Amino acid sequence: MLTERQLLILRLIVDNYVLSAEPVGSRTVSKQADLGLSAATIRNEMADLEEMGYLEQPHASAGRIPSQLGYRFYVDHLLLQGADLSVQEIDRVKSLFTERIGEMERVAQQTASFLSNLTQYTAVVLGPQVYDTTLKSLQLVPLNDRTAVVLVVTSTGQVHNRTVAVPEGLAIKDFERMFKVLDKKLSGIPVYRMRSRALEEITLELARHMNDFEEAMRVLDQALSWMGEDSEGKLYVGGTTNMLLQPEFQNVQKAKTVLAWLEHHQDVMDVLREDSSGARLQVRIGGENDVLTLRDCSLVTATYHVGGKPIGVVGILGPTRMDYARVIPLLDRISLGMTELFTKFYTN
Amino acid sequence: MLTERQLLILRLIVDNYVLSAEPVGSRTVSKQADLGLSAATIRNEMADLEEMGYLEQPHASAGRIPSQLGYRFYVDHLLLQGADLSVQEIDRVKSLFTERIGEMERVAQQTASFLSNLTQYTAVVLGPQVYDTTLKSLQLVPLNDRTAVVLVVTSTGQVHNRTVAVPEGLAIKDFERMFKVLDKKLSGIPVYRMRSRALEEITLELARHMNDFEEAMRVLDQALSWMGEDSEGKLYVGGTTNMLLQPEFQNVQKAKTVLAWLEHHQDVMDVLREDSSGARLQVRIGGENDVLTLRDCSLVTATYHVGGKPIGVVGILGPTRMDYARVIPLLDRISLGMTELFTKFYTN
DNA sequence: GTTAGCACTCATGACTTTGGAGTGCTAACA
DNA sequence: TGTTAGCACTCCAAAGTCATGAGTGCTAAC
Repeated sequence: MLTERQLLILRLIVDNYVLSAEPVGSRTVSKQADLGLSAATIRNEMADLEEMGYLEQPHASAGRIPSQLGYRFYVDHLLLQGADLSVQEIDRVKSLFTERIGEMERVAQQTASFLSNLTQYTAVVLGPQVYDTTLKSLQLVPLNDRTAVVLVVTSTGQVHNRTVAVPEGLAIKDFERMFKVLDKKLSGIPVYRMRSRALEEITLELARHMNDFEEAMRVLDQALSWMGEDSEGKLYVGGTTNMLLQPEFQNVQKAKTVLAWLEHHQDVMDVLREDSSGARLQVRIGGENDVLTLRDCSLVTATYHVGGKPIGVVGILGPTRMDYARVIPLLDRISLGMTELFTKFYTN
Repeated sequence: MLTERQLLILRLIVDNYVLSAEPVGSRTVSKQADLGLSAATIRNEMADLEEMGYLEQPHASAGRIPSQLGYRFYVDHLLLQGADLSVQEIDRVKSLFTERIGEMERVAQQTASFLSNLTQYTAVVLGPQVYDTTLKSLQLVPLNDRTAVVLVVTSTGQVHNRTVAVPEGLAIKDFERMFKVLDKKLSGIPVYRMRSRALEEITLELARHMNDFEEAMRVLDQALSWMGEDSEGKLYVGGTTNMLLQPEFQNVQKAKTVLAWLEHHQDVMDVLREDSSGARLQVRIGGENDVLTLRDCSLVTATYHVGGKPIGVVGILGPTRMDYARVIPLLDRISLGMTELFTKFYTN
């Protein structure tokens, strides 16, 4: 168990190191601590804290830096009391969500930009992914004799579209009729069942009315093939290059690893969806990340919800030496704002 | 005027430097040149080439590297003869475009990825932007009592959507009716006139039939406010981090400048649209770029067309020491492929 | 329990040395 | 007149040396 004094010292060291990125020496702590203690005393305490695993030394004659365990302790026990944003920041967060609703895409992208600007870290937003989505509208809009756009609108307002070429020898009129029928028949069914149901319906209803039935099936199938692709949600990244601001990423090789990882959206989304604890807010520090690439990073994420179900994630990626005291309450508020916005939006 | 021998030497130096990123010495050239010349002779020629401005020396006792003028000469005069891709590469390019057409978005994104993979540089694709686009379909799909999706389909198959909240005290049914009327009235008009025409029509036709007319106008205007935004085309970037592979960007500060620039899509698009020469293929070497950020970069771009009009740009961004001999024919073929694809697509 | 004092450690930056790659010039050669 | 061998010279880069200072751990005194 740590004494009150040790808690204070640990907190000071983390705070200082987060700010300066330089190992913190006993003198520095001694000067800042309110309790009038000499550097020597602090040194003793620091040695103890190191022994307990909360601190480490880059080399023998340097100051101390927080270990992974140290950050963990800081986040779990030293942050609770009264960490929150400034009034000004709270206002900015609020104004982010009071603007008119546009495309959902835009909200996610704007949030990512906002977060990265405010924090100087990299922000990731996993776009809203709604499971019990149903079909609102399925249409074919012909462009000319050979091509047409297939439109799918879901109950959550997401729009998917795909351009298809109508095969030779198949009248686009027939095709259009087919979609009209499908639209009526399928309206209201869950999106994930759409593809199979569509094929069923066609087989039942339309087979005899159309020649070139096989071809039509193929095109329809292709038009709906996006299902399960980005219906899983999309990723929005903001401030990628902020990573390069951090002194720990001044080494190009190191920076490249992380930046390249961020380019692989699928991998990033997988990580964001990982949910070890089930908590709304998650902090993954350094090696706590499963992905090797993130060994030197910390990832703070918060889920946002609709009707109690998590539908997306918003997160901040930065060096292990991250300003948790700012990032955590920020993400907390942002995710609440997103929850509010999307709830207003998706539920009637 | 350059002698045959000088041409050969210049070419060799560029080729070598492009490959190795190290200043090329006289010995290296002497060994590679077919003409059995000693290093001393080469040295004389190199001194002449330097005097003429085609080469420069990083410092007194180093080899030579091509100057900006040197690259320019190389691109303009030494590249013409028979530079082309390998059969294998040509096949890969072809297969890129023979796949089924999906969303246009996907084509652009895939092309960017493909190019960056193949070249190890950064690829940019300015998505198809069609000027004489007309309106195919304008619809309102209600999601519930308060929200709805506005859908716009253009003659080129682009789909724009925007979710709007229907203001209190306004029946969504009325709104729906309004869009039905608009769809009929506006179908076929150029997209850029849509917004104003829509407002006109409403004023004429619907004003008396609806209460809360003002409110409806406001929402409609907001729903169509994307016009002129991404109707200008979108930017797709591939292989951003490839920039970090280049030895000239091992300095994080330098790398950050370029990477951050790439994050500002609007700026990038502006540069891509700049068209000094009017040629289909453009090579901008180092300082030839107007943007200061690109002082140490070269940008090779090619436009793709539909019906003779340029509708988009595909480009490669890399260090000045770029493998022009590969990049130029590659972009040439790619842009032809895009032209073909989109022509097949947009014209009947 | 706290602190002053001191010897010790080690990264960092300035300076020097050394090796080697590459040049320019000169003189000899075809 | 063009080409080449030879040589002195330049200058970067890597390795080595050294002084500095920040910070520590330990001990002994308060």
